[in-house]
Amino acid sequence: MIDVDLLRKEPAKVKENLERRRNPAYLELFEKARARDAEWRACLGEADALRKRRNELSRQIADARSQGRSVAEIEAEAKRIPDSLHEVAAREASLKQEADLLLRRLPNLLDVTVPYGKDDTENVVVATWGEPEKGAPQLKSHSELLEALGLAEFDRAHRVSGAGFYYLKGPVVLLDLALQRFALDLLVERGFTPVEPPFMLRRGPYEDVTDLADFENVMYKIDQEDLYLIATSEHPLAALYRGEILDEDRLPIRLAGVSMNFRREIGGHGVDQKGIFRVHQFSKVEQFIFSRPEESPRLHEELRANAEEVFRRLEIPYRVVNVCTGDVGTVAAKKYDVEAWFPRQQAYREVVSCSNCTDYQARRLRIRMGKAGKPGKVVPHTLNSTAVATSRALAAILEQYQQPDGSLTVPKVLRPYLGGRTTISAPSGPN
RNA sequence: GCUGAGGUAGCCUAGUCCGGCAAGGCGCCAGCCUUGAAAGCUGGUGGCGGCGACGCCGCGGGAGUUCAAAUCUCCCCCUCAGCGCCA
Repeated sequence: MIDVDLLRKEPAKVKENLERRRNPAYLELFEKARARDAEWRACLGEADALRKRRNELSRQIADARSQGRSVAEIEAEAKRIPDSLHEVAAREASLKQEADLLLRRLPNLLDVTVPYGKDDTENVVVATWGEPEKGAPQLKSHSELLEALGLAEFDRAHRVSGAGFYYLKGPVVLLDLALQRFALDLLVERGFTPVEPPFMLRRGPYEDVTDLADFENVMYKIDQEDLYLIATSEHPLAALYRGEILDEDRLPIRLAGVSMNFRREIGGHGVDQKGIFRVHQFSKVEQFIFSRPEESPRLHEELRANAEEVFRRLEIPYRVVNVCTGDVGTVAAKKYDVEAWFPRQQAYREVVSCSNCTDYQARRLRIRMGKAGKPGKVVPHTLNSTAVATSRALAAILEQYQQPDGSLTVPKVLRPYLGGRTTISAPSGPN
């Protein structure tokens, strides 16, 4: 949620910024939000005037009573107030609610360094690393390789849970855990505190950390409970200090979330036919930071550098794109994607999403900065970035490290986590 | 799931029975005092609206009764403790 003060005092700036997102719906929303806010303030004035008169008369009645004077006349006027106040107050409350809802639906203001563009085809490459291999169409797809090596059961998973689910088996499970541990160790070394968060959140907190459309398209709802399965540990990590005042001397707070993530993926691209690239559940190590506002651009680069380091150490070629104005999500002010090279597909595909949410998420969560005993008004910034999503990283590894004989070489940096194992090949016996 | 106790400002607490401007402490800020500091003393310390004087709101949430609700009535939510169940 953006600061309502900006809407009132610098509407031209806000409008100009919203225009960059290239979605006319936002401009409509902006006008409506402004108008409703003005109506609300006018109505609030009316209600306050009535309340003021009521309070005056109430006090007069109390005073008169205590002095034994008659209250009949004052009471006659006082009795007329509740009816009109009731009507005005109801209108005021409903205008307030409408104005709030409109304000909450407005996206974050974009950072000036976000490139102007209409959709993901106009994202700007800002870095590349490694040598993408050209001409490797003879490779197996990651799902074919998983099945050939006896490392996954897709058909059986689809039968019992539906499309978008999988069984992983054997050494690839250890490889998955190795990836998580490798990423986590790297982050701990860099000052992050590992956190295993709740995998479910209540609706209230959840509405504060993401936009409403996600409830329709992304999150799984638990039947009979006010609980949603998390789509990413970013969400419970952001909600960790909901309604609290953060000691500004302790910022930045660096957290490394470790969780399974659940996504319905309704609409959009849906789930992939087979494999683990786009699925309903996956493990992820997530970076999350609460920061002072002035530090967030620097920390955004730090998150990006950490994510790049993960893929550099895995020796997977990648590039980084600065996501353009038409493609940045609602909550982020700026976003980088890291895209790994998939040699069989001959394409870069998204493996990391790294966002600076500025004060948008924290304001919704009613988080402020300050010192003990001295709450401030400043809203801290929140940032998040994938360190490694194992589904995507495994898919990249399965293509990148595939050998001509059909075996899979284990990335060097993961070998210590697998007892020094260097290769995964097809099992000789039945499994 | 059952029973009980709770939810009041950044934090801790009183007020609730019996309706009448939310009291006190801690912390924090400022001033006085002091060579400096501490202590002490004085004042301030939430949200919203208003250019402002100022006003309104705020006691978990909502509805009701009333001129007037932290306080009375009804509904709901949450937390903690004990018990039950459980990897």
